Amino acid sequence: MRIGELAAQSGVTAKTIRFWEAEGLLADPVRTPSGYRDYHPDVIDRLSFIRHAQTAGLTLAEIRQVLAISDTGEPPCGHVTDLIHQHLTDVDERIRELTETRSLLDRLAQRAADQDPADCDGYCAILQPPDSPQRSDAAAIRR
Amino acid sequence: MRIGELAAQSGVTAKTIRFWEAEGLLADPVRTPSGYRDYHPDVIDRLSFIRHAQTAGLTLAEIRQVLAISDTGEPPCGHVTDLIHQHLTDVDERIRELTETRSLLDRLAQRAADQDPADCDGYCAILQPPDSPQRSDAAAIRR
DNA sequence: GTAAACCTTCCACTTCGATGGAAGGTCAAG
DNA sequence: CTTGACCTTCCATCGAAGTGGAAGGTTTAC
Repeated sequence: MRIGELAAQSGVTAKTIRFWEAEGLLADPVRTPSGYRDYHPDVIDRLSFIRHAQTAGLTLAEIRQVLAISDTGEPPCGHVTDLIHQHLTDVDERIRELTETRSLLDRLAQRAADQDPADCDGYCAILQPPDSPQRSDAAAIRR
Repeated sequence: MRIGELAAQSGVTAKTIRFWEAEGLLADPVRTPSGYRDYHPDVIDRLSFIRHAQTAGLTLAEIRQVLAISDTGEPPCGHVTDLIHQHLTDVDERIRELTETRSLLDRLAQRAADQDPADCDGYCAILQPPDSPQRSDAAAIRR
């Protein structure tokens, strides 16, 4: 399978596949006699994994880490478990933040919906919610 | 309140505050006679809102949109509602993706945990899960 | 046997969201 | 009245994750 087909099958552009290869997320593939990359269909799963991990908020560097350790196939996989648990924690944290912001947006929408035009005194009441969110987390957002 | 204190209070660096101002997310603040920015404490809430919206996956451009419309204080706020609903949909989508990836990571962790060393035949079994995830979504991940 | 489609490498550029640092002005303490 | 912390603007740079395009080789289809 050449890169164009892999791209078509996976939904990841050929450019990006080469980029990920250069970044060490994909092993150098076999080449055809003429130098074309020749992929095993399993690579599709790997690309899919990378995309999934990305939507989890992992950087390519982190994903490379997971993949690299996983690729060694070292027996007890202790490292892997640690790493994955770390990333699980990260993802949970991101879901928590997202959910919080979702409810914030929801409250904004609510306020916008049942707002009497008269309530808009100069400043639309949307910005400073009466139940001003606690700010204790402000410094924690480092991403 | 000068920019340094605002930075300390909000957990957003002074550099970033100036940057956000330049990007149109914050109004030009009042200046002291000597030209120093002089902030009302309410700005802390605005900074906090921006951070929250960022973790929701909104770009600064989108956040600027929401804030700008909200700032006009236009009576029916129809635009605002539309926009916020759009962003709510986005956030829901992101939460969905994250949850999916969370469960993927979870399965990986599980597999790593109850894996017999012997099962690691060359390739750590972590990468190609037997229940290969359906790939129908591969093209949909555009972010 | 030639045109189109596809592949190669390499290098530059893009966008987003900041950060760093220079050069200089201001303010409060000792 | 000087030292140090803090502020100003402006401009360059960064890192992440690609994307574009040139220059050239290969394969396929007619």
